[in-house]
Amino acid sequence: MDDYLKAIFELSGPTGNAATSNAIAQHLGVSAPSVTGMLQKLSTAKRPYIKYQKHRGARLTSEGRKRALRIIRRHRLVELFLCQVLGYSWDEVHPEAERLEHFISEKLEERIAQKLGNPEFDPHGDIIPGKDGTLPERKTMALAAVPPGSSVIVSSVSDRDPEMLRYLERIGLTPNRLLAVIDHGPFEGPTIVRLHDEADIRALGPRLAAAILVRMT
Amino acid sequence: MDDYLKAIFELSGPTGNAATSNAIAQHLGVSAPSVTGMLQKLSTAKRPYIKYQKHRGARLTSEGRKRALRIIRRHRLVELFLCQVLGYSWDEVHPEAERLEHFISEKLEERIAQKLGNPEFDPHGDIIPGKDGTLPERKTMALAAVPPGSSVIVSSVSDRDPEMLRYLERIGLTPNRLLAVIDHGPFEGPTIVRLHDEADIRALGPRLAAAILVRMT
DNA sequence: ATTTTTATTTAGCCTAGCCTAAATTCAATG
DNA sequence: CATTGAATTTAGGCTAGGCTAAATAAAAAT
Repeated sequence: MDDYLKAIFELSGPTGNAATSNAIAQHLGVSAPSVTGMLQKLSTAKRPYIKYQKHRGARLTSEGRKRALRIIRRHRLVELFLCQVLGYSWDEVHPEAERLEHFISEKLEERIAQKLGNPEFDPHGDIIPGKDGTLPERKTMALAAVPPGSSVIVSSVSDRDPEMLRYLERIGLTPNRLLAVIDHGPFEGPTIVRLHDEADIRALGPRLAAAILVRMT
Repeated sequence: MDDYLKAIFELSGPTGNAATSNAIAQHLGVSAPSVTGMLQKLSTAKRPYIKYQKHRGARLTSEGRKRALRIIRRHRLVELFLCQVLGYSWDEVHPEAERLEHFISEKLEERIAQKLGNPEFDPHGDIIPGKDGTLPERKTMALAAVPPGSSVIVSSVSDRDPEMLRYLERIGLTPNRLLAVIDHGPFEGPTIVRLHDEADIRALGPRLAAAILVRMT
């Protein structure tokens, strides 16, 4: 159930769009009927976590948003904890956090945050929501959408593909890195960038350029 | 399911008795029919974890024992980790570990053990089983069963009752503590002990005296 | 405006575990 | 040895969440 709330949150984007059944199904790797069933359940509780209209997708209520952010907070705290305290690398932490996020008590969440010094960002550059369910906004955009000629800073990278993460680390494309966008090739062509302080330019495939979020300098 | 294996292990004692349905039900806080159902399932798998005869209780197969020890290892590692790394006190760790033990990956287990320096004992003095499913034996007995006049060392204390743990800590009755057993009162009367290095004697109720395991000096 | 395609929902079924009530078997006592 | 009582098992049902196959609604294309 928490997975559904998280998925809806992630699919809704900053504007709070409705998340469609299919999108949720794909995001979670379950069948579409499973999604419909869960959306119906989530929306018909006494204090419903989502608002749902047939064929029109689901959006979180403020209850639901709070709960989703709680889980996301735990996920990101666990990721950082695994890196900083237990020597995990940033490509190993996602599946572990994905499991553990559901079983972290409030007390444990608190102790982990404290041990880490109430951190703001997880290893992939994502903001860790606050205990109170707040999530500071940053205006970011996908690297793929940046106009050529811009200079940008890497905000965060998707944590879901370990191989991608290993590649990004190898080429030094990590959060807070400065980057000049030179061009985008046509037909889903590569995005051409130059890392600050490096002479060479690099061509990044469209899946990479979509998974990297940046902000203007 | 893992909870059942653990329960059977804990109820079987060092001699590997059969654990009865009722005992398991009580240990786990579930109904007796739930236990029967699970025992039937566990015993009829391809590689069964237990051997089960109707009305005669269940004993672990070597598969089952290995699996139980694996969970117990994780439980105890987590308990120690929470104490040493996250500042938990020994009376807080049990419920947390009880939940988390089921979701610790092999990798995480390994990293935790490493971080702790491959420890031998958990915060309550229990031996942490090895990665390979071995559990060194110690000949211990309940404090309640020690002949008066003996000197003993506290081996371990039950981790299940937080209030009891706080009391024990307050009176200094912790693992490795030396203790002289003076007498046992009749009719479930108190066990009278004197802590080494202390002048006063102490009377311990029967629940306490049963929850404390000791070894001869 | 109708047809076709795609997205979504309904219907019906499955597994894991849990429950209560009723039946049965073991054990202990008269 | 028969009977009572305790322990255990069977029967039947519940919830959470998952699935496939079939039906329907929305969107796209003729």
